[in-house]
Amino acid sequence: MTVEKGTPSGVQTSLLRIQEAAAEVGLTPRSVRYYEELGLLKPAARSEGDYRLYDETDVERLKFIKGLRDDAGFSLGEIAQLLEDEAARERGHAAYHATTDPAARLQILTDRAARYRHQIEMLRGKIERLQAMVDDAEARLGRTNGKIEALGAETGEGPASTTDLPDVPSRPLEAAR
Amino acid sequence: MTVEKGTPSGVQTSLLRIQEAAAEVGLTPRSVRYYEELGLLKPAARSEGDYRLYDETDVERLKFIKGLRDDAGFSLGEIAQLLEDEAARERGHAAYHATTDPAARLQILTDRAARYRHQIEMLRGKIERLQAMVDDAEARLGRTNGKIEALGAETGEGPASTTDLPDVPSRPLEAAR
DNA sequence: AGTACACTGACGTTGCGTCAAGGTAT
DNA sequence: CATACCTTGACGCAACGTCAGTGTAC
Repeated sequence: MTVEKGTPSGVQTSLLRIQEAAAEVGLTPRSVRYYEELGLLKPAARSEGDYRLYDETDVERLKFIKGLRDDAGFSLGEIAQLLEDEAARERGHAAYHATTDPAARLQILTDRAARYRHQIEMLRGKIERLQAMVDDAEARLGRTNGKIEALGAETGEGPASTTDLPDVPSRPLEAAR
Repeated sequence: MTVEKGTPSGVQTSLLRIQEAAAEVGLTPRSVRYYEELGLLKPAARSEGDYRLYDETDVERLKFIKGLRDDAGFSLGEIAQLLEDEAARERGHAAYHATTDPAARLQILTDRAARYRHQIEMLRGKIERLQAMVDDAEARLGRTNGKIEALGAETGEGPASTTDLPDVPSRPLEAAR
């Protein structure tokens, strides 16, 4: 849902101070400042007295961040990566239509592709970490089953199944590269 | 589900080392050691080489802790309180049946009541904190609505509802003491 | 005798909470 | 001029992750 920035149409964008914006999303002002510190968002404006002022798109962005954090369980560092990619994608989108020079367009497209690869890397990284945990557990299970069998062979005979789980499945199919 | 300790019946309680026990619950060894550091659980035994050895009741306890942490959102400190209370309750239960002295039984019962009050305090504390956040939000909403109305009175007339939410409800009924 | 796992410190990191000392809006 | 909010540091804390150096089990 590509968050568009700016208020091109004459919508009355009432600006919120930090506590109001934070409360609307279910965060604290401290968290919102921290997100800014990490580069996750910048307020749409600052008041004369340097108060942070947030518009509706900022609030949407905060909701998006909270969703990634709470629902998807991403770390703020990972969210920063995703948002950078998103921002770059939007800038690229605008730049693409601002020119008709094929070389410039190609450059934009290759950058875009690079970002896609980057996102894929991130996601695959997560998958790998999870898979590593699975592998770990399977390895322990295998060794444990080995011990159980050894113990069973010692103490008597009887082909009781060691667990109610299916045997350790074959390795996941080689991932396409 | 009162977790009973010990293995009175001759069940073959296979002891698990820390990584095995942790994996079974979906935790890391580091977390399990940290929980021990905080006094949340002690392994059923130590091996000759001082390896921590966990039995089935330990694993249940770890699952219980993880549930309180992930599902209920309690802090580890709060969980420690609840587990202490639980442990005391079990000891009290045993002690109660170990005697028929009415004075001793009364003591046990009053202790139990004290712990119940303690738990109620904890839960009410949580409720209060949450209610305080709600109140805060309502206060901000009220002030904001005030500004909106003031702004509306200035710039023209039209009784447009300020929000789609019902008016700030009356204070929650006085809590029974 | 190698390898995988365990132990005890100890320091590092994340995601904030909280306080201090001051400025601002009404 | 009071008070409720804002600002920028700065320190603190919870819940671990991650070494280092060493011992243990098979």
